[in-house]
Amino acid sequence: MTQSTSPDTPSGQDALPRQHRQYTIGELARMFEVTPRTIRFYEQEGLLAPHREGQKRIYHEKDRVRLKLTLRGKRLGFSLGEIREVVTMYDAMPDGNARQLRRLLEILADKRANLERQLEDIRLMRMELDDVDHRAREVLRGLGHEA
Amino acid sequence: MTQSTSPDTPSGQDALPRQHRQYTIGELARMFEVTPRTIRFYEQEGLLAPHREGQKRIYHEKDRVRLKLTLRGKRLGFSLGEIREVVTMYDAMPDGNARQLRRLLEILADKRANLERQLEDIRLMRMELDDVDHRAREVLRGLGHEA
DNA sequence: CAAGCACTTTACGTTAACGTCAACCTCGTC
DNA sequence: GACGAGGTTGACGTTAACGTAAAGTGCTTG
Repeated sequence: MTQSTSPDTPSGQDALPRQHRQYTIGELARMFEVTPRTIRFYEQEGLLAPHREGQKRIYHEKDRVRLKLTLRGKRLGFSLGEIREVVTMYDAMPDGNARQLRRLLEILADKRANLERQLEDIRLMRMELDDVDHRAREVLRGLGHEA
Repeated sequence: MTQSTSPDTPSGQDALPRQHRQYTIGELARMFEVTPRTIRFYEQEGLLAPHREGQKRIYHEKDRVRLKLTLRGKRLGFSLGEIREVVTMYDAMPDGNARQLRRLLEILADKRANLERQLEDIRLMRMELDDVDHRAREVLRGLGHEA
């Protein structure tokens, strides 16, 4: 509801270079419509690692992207553990050894297979929703004509 | 692993008219690779209502389909409550009143919107997986050439 | 008839992903 | 200097979706 700073499109308001923009935990929370508690929890689970300014957490562009990816993964039904596997390996990639990289490729293939099945599931469920929808409308029409 | 009776394709083994085929809880469980406990739980949550033969649960085609839909819904991240809302209303449709039907249409629209967003999420995540995949392969190539 | 298997109910245990306090700092400002 | 709006760390509570163990029923097979 309170869409202050769009999480994906440039703000347009204050033409900040975006790369160097910083965020407080509350800002991020409002952007993505989650609570600060959720963001702290993700940090505790090893998904985020913001800088500190004294005691306060400071989030940069990288952190925001990571949060975005995390939430997207969640919407697709991945667990935080699964998401962490990918994003942390992604960050450790440049100096990752071969075994780690192969493991990463395995995980990726796995996720992809998962996505493909979801696509099929969506297709099927769409058809069924259409079906139920049609029937419901017909019954409604029937009700309209009688009585 | 123990694929005895395919849940979606006709068995082909015993040319049963399928419409009248019956299932025990264990059969269904093996078919869909869930535990009997899960199936009983779904019943307790109002998603299934098998007949009884004495004490034992007997499942028919309708029940099997309902279980299939339920599991598909779950794979798409719907809660059992949400799934129940749709399937029970679907069954109660013929004699449902107008207000119920409109409510059902609302729910359907809602689910559909959800699915559309998931489609977009899948598209985006696919691209990101591709990206990570490419980078990982490149790094692997690099490792192969040195040392 | 004993053993084994598949089913049953009851009930407590578990995990993930947060929610919800409480109690405390630390600013800007009225 | 009181105060309100943000932030912080614990620590305990909650919900969904089952898992798991105990104790009993009923068939059929050696």
